[in-house]
Amino acid sequence: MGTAVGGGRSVPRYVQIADEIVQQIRAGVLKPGDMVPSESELVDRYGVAGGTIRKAMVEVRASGLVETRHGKGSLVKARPPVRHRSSDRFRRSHRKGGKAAYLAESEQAGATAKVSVLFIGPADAPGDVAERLGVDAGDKVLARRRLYFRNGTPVETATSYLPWDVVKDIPELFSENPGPGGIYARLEDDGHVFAEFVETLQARPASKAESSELALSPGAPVVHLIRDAVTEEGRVVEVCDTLMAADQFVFSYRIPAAD
Amino acid sequence: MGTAVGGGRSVPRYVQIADEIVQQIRAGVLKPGDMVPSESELVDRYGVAGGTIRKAMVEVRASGLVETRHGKGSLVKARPPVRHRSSDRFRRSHRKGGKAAYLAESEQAGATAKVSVLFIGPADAPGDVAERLGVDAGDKVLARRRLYFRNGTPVETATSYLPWDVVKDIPELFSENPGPGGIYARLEDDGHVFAEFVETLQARPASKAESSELALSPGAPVVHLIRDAVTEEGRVVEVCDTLMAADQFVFSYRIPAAD
DNA sequence: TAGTGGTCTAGACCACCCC
DNA sequence: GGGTGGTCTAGACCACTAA
Repeated sequence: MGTAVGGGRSVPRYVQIADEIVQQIRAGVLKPGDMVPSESELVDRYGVAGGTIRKAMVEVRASGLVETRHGKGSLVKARPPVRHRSSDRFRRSHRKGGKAAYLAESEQAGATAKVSVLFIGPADAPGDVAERLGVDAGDKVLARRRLYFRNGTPVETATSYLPWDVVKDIPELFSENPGPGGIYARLEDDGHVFAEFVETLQARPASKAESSELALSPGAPVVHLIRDAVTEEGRVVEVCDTLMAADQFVFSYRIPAAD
Repeated sequence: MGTAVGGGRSVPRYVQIADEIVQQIRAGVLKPGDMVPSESELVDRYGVAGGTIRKAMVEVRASGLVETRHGKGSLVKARPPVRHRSSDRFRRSHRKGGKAAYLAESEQAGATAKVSVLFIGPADAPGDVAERLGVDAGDKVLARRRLYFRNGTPVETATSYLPWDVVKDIPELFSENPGPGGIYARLEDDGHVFAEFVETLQARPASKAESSELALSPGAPVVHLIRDAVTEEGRVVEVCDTLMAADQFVFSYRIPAAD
């Protein structure tokens, strides 16, 4: 049983240890791809109890520099170049180039990107989505749900909702690959000219289900982004509901200095 | 010493307990303002060891529904109405109304707002800020650091950096209250007409220091926002570095559908 | 099968808060 | 002083992973 030295120090031992490990990573003593010493080895090295090392490793994980897997150990992550998600990516000139926004951005960053389509088909509009689309809750809409990978790991899930009367005559929207420029190009081909996009973001800790879908440590932050695509007639013809691993993205927006 | 029942259950006991407590809050059994039962009481109620309750409470805190203070206990938080931080708040017409952006938004939301100025004065430009301002790292700039409160709790720290040659002839910028419309109005009065603002956001877990400054549970997500204020001459005359409690804000941006 | 992380116990001491 | 949360111990058992 513990002789309990007590927690009297101003800065707790487990924080000190966590900081030391994080510093070793930042300083390059532990390089990406290296394994962090096992917990029992750290117990010996620091001369503390297992629980203390355990708490320290929780802190280290929270720094996002390390990935822990159960029977294996903790791996120093290759600092993934974050994807810069700029508001400029909706420019028509990017679409005319034939690429969807995500592909252009990924190539720019020199990363391997993959999209896996999880579902395309009719669905009942969820309440908040229906409100944004200006239809009744439960009305039939087209849902397009997909999972984005980056360098092999899932980083983002996205579901687009489109009113049925908008999509029913555009067969490409029911296809996994809607063609050059993506679904926005098809919508503009069909006469739905966009005036603006409105993005709403909120960051919060991932739920258990979300953290497993995005392969995150439980409680790691995610960004919930909802985008309304508004046409020149003022109609919202698409709502895109997106969940992203927060450590994988930087968002940037240009705001004109309007009167 | 423990007879160690072991952690064999598929869903750990501490998660079960945490979920139960969270459900009690969501269902209104525990109302805002109530105290969560003390840890020792929970130990008796659930018949588990203190450490298990402790881990459960860490989970509960991560939900953001509860605020724990050392010698007191855990208080069920009044679900604060989030502040909607819209990109429209930089419109000149809002400034002409005489109010700074944050005040207008807070009043709109019916919340009490307070700003505490922590520092105004010359400072050496940090590297990344210097780069954005187009000056050398370490050059003298004006720093304005402030802490924003909402209903009595700190929700945001912000530091503005302005090049010295821009501010040296605008005495109001050295004052705690720069007058109607805030510092942007003073800058435009002085001939620095804004063309656009560029905001860059990233969400991540709070560090220990940050979580104490913003009265957050350690590891709760924060949003790091950096804004460049760009004039019509293309010069960045202000960089504002902001750290926000993620659960207190929703961000929204309008993106014109440009060519 | 050996090693690793994950869960749990029972008990100690400390620091903070309020009466 | 009595209660509350925060840190720490020493040891047990379990689940996952890889040789």
